[in-house]
Amino acid sequence: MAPGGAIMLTTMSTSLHFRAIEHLGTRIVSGKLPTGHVMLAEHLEDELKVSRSVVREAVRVLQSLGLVETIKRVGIRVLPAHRWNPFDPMVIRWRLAGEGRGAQLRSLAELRFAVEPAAAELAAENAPGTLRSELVEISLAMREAGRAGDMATFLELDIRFHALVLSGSGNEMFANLIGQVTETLTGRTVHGLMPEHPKEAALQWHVEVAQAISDGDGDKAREASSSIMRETIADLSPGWAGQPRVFVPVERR
Amino acid sequence: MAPGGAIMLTTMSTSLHFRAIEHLGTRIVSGKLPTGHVMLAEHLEDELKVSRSVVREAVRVLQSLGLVETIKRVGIRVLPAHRWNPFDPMVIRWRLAGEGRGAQLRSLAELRFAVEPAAAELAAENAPGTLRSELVEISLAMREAGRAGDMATFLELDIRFHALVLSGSGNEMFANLIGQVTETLTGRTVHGLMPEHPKEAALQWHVEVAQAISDGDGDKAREASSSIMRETIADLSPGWAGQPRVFVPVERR
DNA sequence: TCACACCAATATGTGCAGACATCAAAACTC
DNA sequence: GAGTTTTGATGTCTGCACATATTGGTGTGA
Repeated sequence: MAPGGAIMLTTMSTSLHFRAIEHLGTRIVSGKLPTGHVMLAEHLEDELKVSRSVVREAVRVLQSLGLVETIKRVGIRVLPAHRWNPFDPMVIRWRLAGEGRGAQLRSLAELRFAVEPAAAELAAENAPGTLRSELVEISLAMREAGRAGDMATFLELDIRFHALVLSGSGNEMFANLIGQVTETLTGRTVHGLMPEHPKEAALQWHVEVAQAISDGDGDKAREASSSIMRETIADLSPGWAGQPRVFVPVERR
Repeated sequence: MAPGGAIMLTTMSTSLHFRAIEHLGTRIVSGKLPTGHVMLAEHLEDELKVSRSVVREAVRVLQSLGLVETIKRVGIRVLPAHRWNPFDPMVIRWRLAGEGRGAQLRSLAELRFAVEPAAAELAAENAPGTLRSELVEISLAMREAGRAGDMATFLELDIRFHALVLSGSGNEMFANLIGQVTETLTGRTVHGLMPEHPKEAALQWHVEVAQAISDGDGDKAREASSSIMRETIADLSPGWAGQPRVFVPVERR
């Protein structure tokens, strides 16, 4: 679905087409339908109790995500995981829901670690004025809420803080990661990975990032953001300890 | 399409469904069909001279990319650009082909600048042994080809070098950027943005990255990779000078 | 007269069923 | 073993019924 799968999910949940995508997508990503497995459209009609058009439209979407390919006279074949589009919101959601959860969280965290400092640097150079000042306000409010131990408010501000940094970069690919970052932050709190009070240093780094962006100091913004990321990774990494890494083949040209 | 749109493009170019996606996708991304523009499925049938099933399957795919939404009793509405999935290979390809080329190149370059050093660091920690040694070999061959001014060989090796670094990270999201990086590198050569001989320093940085990865020295690998990226950005940035930045709105929760 | 609530008409997407076209795997012929 | 035919699955087209949101009209009360 469009960036923001959760919203779509509610508005489209009545559509048979969408349900077919979910059904097949989750089963493929979870590994229940292994690589190379071949299905017949007719068989899917029976299984899902829907008509051919619904199955076909769903298969077409999955095809565009790289999850399956259709071959005449053969059927619908499940593609290997390295062919899936790892940036697609639906694929990410399905991986988070099943086996691949740990590996997916690690991938997202590493991506975020790479991107957020870069986004902070760009925001310092490009962000509109209103965004800069809101960022400073939020960072101060975060510090206050953090010290007070008001974790609900803290989470809300934290989410908005990181969203603003990503948005303020003026890079739409960075901004597109807002959803995943939001999920990470909420997940961390929901799963009880946050301490009673956030570390004072972390609070200070947020203020630093905001101030540096506000001052247009790209280097400082990047550095402070890196510090936050290091801390975040340290908090989260136990969640994916021991997950095997997958090395996608580099085909020779 | 699956990661690797170019391949799909050739294998599927006969399909009406695929042509419909391309037709609509390019026109939406290029701005010829502006945000909010409403189309009727029936009208698209006439325009493309195809049947409903083809149109519907195409619209479903575009919907999953966030390019359009379908509303009962209204039609098919074009969504604003900030709803498009900026990581989708098709969207990227369409943007590169039209108006948004400059902005798209900048986005990709910034993403690459953020990701490649991180990938190099991870590769130093995780890459399999064979990959490490191949990387060293390639970096040395690159230096040789570069000094000899054999730019064809250099480009080929350069592509494989960066692909191996991304793949060696063991992060499938990083690895998925191989296609875009390849396109950037080829484009830079094809469009005559490369000097007669690559700079000696750049050649040396590549060797350094490979050696550091081979030695498992993550910090050094990251630093050397950053140097390459700074150089690369400096070479390419004139290509998108003056492109306006788009700040995607952060919706309040 | 105006404002509002309600209801019916209607256009459009959604889903279904069946037909024929196309193409590649598999079986068959020589 | 090479070439040909058969076969079976996807690809495409079409007609139809249903669900639903917009639209406009209708009625009621202020």
